[in-house]
Amino acid sequence: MVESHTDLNTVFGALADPTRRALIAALAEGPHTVGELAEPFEFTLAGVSKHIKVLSRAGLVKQVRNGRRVDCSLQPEPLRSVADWASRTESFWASRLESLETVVVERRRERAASDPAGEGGVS
Amino acid sequence: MVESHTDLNTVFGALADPTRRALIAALAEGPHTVGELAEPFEFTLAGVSKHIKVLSRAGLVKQVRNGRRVDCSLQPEPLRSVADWASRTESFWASRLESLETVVVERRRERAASDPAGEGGVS
DNA sequence: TACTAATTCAACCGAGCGGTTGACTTTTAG
DNA sequence: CTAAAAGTCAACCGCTCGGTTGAATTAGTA
Repeated sequence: MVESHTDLNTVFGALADPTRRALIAALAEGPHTVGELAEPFEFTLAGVSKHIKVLSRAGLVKQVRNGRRVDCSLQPEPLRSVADWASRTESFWASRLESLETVVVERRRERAASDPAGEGGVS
Repeated sequence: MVESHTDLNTVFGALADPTRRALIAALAEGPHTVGELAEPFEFTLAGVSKHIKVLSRAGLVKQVRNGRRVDCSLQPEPLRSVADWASRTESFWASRLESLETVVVERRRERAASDPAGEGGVS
């Protein structure tokens, strides 16, 4: 658990970028240096370095200097926080039917709304 | 599953904002109108409306017009995509020890790196 | 010692974001 | 019919983001 809300902001933010998710995916296979991580991309090294810094700040990556290079390794806890938040939210939603009635009423309201207009969805 | 990568971008992006996560939390209890959702915040209605639009675009919320108001309801699929991605990535990472050796070597490299310098973490 | 490799830093750029305001549309109420 | 309610839209503001370039730092190497 632990999930301070401030962290969730930066973790979700960090994961909102495809390059950064790709870096995470690469690191899921094991540690890599910044240079190794940068190779697959056409970005500059500095660019990738900045991405890694974002991941570090979000606690998703640990960077430890090793000679003139820096080894990066995945830190899985924030991933668990994200998965937890999402699935807790989803299962809370799923249990919103304290009574079966709830869902029936929701459905009815929905239909009542979209029927006269002729369709679902908002302008 | 289904998770088109493009979607993950917008979903993670949508969830990176605390106001938007709060809206999701509110909607997890059941449908609400835009006005109802806006009440708890000190933002303008237009501001909240924009947030909801972001959630809609990410597929997290369905808006259906009902008279002069708009009913918003949570759509749980993207939450599952997020939870799936995070936990799949994490468990792939957890299985990176094809051999026990792997982890031992990783640890050794880490220690070798941080020992002479005197600590872990990068400048 | 001087040179090169690996990485970060600082400054900069254009684009997008979060938020406000004010006009506008549509629906309900008097 | 007129007026108010509920939302959205468009324009705008300041700030952060993703990315580049070029200089600076740090560590191996000849």
